[in-house]
Amino acid sequence: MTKSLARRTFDEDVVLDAAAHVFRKRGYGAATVREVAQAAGMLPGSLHYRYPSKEALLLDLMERALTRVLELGRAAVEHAPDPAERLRLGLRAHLEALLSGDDDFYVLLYDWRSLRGPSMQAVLRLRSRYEAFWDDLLWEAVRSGWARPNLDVELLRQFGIGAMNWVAQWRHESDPRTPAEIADTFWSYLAFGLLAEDKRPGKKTFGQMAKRRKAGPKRPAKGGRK
Amino acid sequence: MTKSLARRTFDEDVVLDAAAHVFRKRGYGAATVREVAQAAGMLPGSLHYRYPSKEALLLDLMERALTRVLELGRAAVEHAPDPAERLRLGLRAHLEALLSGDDDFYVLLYDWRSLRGPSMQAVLRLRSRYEAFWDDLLWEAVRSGWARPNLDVELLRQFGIGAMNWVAQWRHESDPRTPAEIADTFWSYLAFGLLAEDKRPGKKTFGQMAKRRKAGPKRPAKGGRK
DNA sequence: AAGCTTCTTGGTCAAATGACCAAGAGCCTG
DNA sequence: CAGGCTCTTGGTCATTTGACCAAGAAGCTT
Repeated sequence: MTKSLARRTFDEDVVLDAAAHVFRKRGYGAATVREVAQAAGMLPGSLHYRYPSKEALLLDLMERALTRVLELGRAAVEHAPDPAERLRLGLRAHLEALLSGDDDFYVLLYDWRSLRGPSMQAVLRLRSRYEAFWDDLLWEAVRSGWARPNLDVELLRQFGIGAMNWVAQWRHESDPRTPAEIADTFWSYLAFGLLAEDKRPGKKTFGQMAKRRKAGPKRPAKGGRK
Repeated sequence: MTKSLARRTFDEDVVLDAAAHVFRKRGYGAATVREVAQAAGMLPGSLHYRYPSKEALLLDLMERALTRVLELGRAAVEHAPDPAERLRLGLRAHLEALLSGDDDFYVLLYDWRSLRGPSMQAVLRLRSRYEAFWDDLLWEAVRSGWARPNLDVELLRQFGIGAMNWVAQWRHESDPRTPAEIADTFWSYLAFGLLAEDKRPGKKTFGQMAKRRKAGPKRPAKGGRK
C-alpha cells in the first residue's frame, strides 16, 4: 500500500507483525522505529527502505487489521441463514479475532487516533465498511421480526462493538472463559436483556418503559474546572 | 499524592487540567513535558518542581479521574431506592462524566497502560473500587428479583462498562443525542434486550435459551415506540 | 522586617529519536 | 554471466526529549 514497487520480494507480514507487537507493548507514541526494526530482525535502515516513516507503518498495520476482521466476520456469517444466528456468529468472529493473540487489533483499538490527515481518512473509510457489515446484520434481525422494530440500529451497533472491544482490556490469557463463550453470553444479554421473566412488560411498549421515568436531579459535573 | 510537601500553595488542578488536555490531544506517549508546561502557563522547570517525572503527572491524573467518576456515580445513585432506577442513574452518571468534556476520562481510557510498576498498581486498586461499585448495583438488581438470577455479574459489568466507554470513541460534540438519552437507551437495551415481544420465551430459563436457539412462532411484531 | 518556605527562572546535559543515504551485497532473469 | 533489480549495511545528522539545577523572586508567618 505504501510503496508501489514493481516487484517486492520481502515478506511484508513479518515487518507488520513485528510492528504490531512493539506498538501493542509500548504504545505507538512511545515505540521507536529502532525497536520495530530489531523485532523484525533487521537494521533501522532496512526498515526505512520499506516504510518511509513510522506513520506509514501504522497505516499499513491498521489497514491489515480492518481488512482481516471484516473478512473474518463475513466468513463466519456466510452460511447461516437465520438472522439471530448470524448475529451470534458475528459476535463470535469479532471476539475470536480480538482475542486470538493477533496484536493488530489491539493497536487498532488504541492507536488509530495517532494517524493524521489522509492516513486517518483511509482508516475511517475502512472502519465504516466494517460498521456497515454490522448494520446489515442488525437490520436483517429487525426486518425478519426477530428483533423489536423500534431499535436505533446505529446506537445498538456501537453498544455491541463497544462491549466487545472492551474485552481486550480485561480478559487475561488465564481467563477460563473462551472467546466463544463470552460472545454467546453477550449475545444472550443482547437478545433477552436482564429483566426477570415475571417482570417482563405485557402490552406496554419498551420505548415507553425506558423513557417514562422522570428525570432525576441533574447534577452538573462536580469539581469545578475551566 | 506525588509529593508530600508540608504545605503547597499552588493549584494542583490547573496543572492536571493542562496535562489532561495535552495527553488527550497527543496521546501520553507522544506528548512532551514541555507541551504540558506551556499549556499550564509555566516553564518546564516549574513543572518539574511540582512533578518529578512525566509518569507522576499521569498517575495523579488517573487517580483524580477515577476518584471523580466514583464520586459522581455514588452521588447519582444515592437517593434512588429502586435497583432498576439506580442502575439507570449509574449509567447516566458514567456517560455524563465521560462526555462532559473533562479530558481526564479520555486519558484514563487510552493511557492507563502506560503506567508501570507501583503506579499501575495504585490505579488498578482504584479501578477495582469502581468496579465494585457497579457490581453492587448489579447484585442489588438480581437480589431484588428485578433481574434474572442466572447472570454472570462480572461479565455483565464489563459488558456494560465497555459499551459505555466506547461512546467516547464515536460521539461527536455535534451529536444530537444527549449523554442522558444514550444512557437511557443503553439501559433499555440492557433491561429488555432486542427480542421482539412475541418472540419472548415462556417458562424456560434464559440460560437454556441462550444455548438452544430456535425460531419461535411467527406473529407480527407488536409495540412500537416514538 | 526578618526568616523561612514555596515556587520560578533560564538555563544545561546526556541520551534518544525519526529520517536519511552512499555504497555494496544478494539474487533473479535474460 | 552480465546487467539490473531488490534489499542491507553501517553509518550521519539535526532535533527533540526527560530530567535536572543553582540562583533568585514571591509570599506567608511571626
